[in-house]
Amino acid sequence: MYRTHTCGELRSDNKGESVTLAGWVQTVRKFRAITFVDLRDRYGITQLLFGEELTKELDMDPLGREFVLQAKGRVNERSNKNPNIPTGNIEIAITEFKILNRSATPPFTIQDDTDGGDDLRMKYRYLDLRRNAVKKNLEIRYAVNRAARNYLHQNKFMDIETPFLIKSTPEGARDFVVPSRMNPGQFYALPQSPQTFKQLLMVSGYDRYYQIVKCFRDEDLRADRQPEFTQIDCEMAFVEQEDILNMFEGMVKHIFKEVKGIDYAEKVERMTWEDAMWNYGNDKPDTRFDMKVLNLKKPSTVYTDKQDNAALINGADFKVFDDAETVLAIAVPGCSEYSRKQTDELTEWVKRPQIGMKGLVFIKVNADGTYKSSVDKFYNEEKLKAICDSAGAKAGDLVLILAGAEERTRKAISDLRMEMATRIGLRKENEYKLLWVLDFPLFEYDEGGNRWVARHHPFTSPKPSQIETMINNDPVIEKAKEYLNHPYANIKANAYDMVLNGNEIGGGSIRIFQRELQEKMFAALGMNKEEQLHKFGFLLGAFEYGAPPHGGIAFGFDRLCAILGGSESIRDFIAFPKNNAGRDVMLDAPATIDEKQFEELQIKLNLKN
RNA sequence: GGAUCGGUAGUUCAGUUGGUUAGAAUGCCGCCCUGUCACGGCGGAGGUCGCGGGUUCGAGUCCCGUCCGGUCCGCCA
Repeated sequence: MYRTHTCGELRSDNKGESVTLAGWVQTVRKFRAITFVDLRDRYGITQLLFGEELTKELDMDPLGREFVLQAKGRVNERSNKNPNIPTGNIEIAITEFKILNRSATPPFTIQDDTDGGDDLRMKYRYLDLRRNAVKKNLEIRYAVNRAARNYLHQNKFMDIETPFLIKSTPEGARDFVVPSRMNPGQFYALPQSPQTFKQLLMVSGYDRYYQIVKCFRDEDLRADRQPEFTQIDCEMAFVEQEDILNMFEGMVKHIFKEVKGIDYAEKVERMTWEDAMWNYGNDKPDTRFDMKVLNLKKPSTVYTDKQDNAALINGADFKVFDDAETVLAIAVPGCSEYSRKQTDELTEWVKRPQIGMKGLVFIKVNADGTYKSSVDKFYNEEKLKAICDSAGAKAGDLVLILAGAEERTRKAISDLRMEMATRIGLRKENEYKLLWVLDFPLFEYDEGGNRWVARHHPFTSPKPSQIETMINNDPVIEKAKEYLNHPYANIKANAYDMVLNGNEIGGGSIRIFQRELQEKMFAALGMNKEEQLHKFGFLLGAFEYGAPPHGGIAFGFDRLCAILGGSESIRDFIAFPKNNAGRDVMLDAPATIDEKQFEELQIKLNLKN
């Protein structure tokens, strides 16, 4: 038997017991006649005491960091207790020990605040995973996994595995492909999600399905995007949107309770996509704080149900606003004291290529009720007051205004809102605010490809009241620029996203379940009958045999774990992640394959450069 | 595909206007230490300044190219 206890469990109650521990050497503190060794395993750290005889033995053959040690001894109450660790009241007086394995000196320290850089940590990920900080993240991941499974199991969901080797259907993201040896010249694709399989399971009568499953997308990466990632993938039959929202709001609340001990009692707020864009410039707003956008001006083609406040800025002969498609403002609390240097710095911030604005207009609402702005030449105090009042600014606030093209400016004001909120501490780490965003547009127009694309995916159903609009209108657009006037631009989907603190953590829809409507959808996306049958014949066929109404949702598991763990990056919540270039630097993958493998696959490389 | 920041000791970093022998911390090695727990004290070793080219009397520092890494835009139904 290698051990009787773990390194995290012995307490004063165990005093006098004879125990054997095994683990890794965290630190050695050696004196002439005694030696302290901190022994570490997954469960904690226990101090070992080596007396004079054994210390002499260690002088002959010293222990190094990360040696694997087995040590037998008696549990003693310490004379000097360490209140910082759970086992700090005891130590093991060692009587015999054995080095089970030696270790080279690790390239970085195995500590919470390691001296290792990201690159090195990834190369030696097996050492990095020994660190408490990373271990905690994986424990959170497992806790979220357990909580989700328990909730779904209690609600009669059934975990059914779906295949990884499937067919490429190049809609949306780029597929990872796998060559087939037995079918030369043919390729499998790895699933971007189990979407069509879970719909087929609904047709088969497995009316509540879930899977915590790997998905694959061959697109460029970010701190929160990996080429292989995990989804909590769910689907239900005989449901409406309301049923899905309630069921999965319940799941996320259950996860909050189990993982964070948080009772999220209130009903999750709901907002239409249009309201989210209008009030926050973003379809995944962080609603932990207010700071809503004031729409001073917008083009007539978008948000046709909304009224802008153009009267507030018109007639001043200010070219920047007059020439802009869109003018948007936010009121930042408590920033009216910003210096020239600070407003200049903010202006530079919005002019960076990532934001891409030409400039920034500001109005300071001074504490004494006066106004000072960068556009005093064009707007008198009365007009400035009217703008600031409409933006909801109070004395001491700073109103920031951006002007430019609709889409870019809306994104920019959203970025600015988030940036300012971060700067003034409104994005509190331990506050969690959920939000449902509803009624997304069914289509988006791809100006480059001159065609409609599905905003969510091509299996999403339109709002029932708009099915007629879809059936009765031809998708073809004469002039690409006029797509906003096309009836399709205003069709809303039975789709929903769950947003947590400004992050999209899940999204789904009520699906199309009638063949006719699904064919119409494919056609709207520019797919002719032949293509439809080639790519999705199996699904259209299944819809012929009694497909029930159904819908579902998928949660980004890695991202949810990262947010609950208080991190922006999902990498430390994945045991073996890829770097920015999609490489596993530990394996040094991807890599070339043997000539023999190329021959078997009958594949020849044709590399450019 | 594009923008931007970085690459100097095993590691994390500093390095002024281009100027003597490139520094600190930590790790590593040696000696000392019986109550440490980020142990402490003394000493030591450790460098192709990512790589290639250029400017210069002289380059870690300036210029060009290239490779690697971080972040972002495009992309991610």
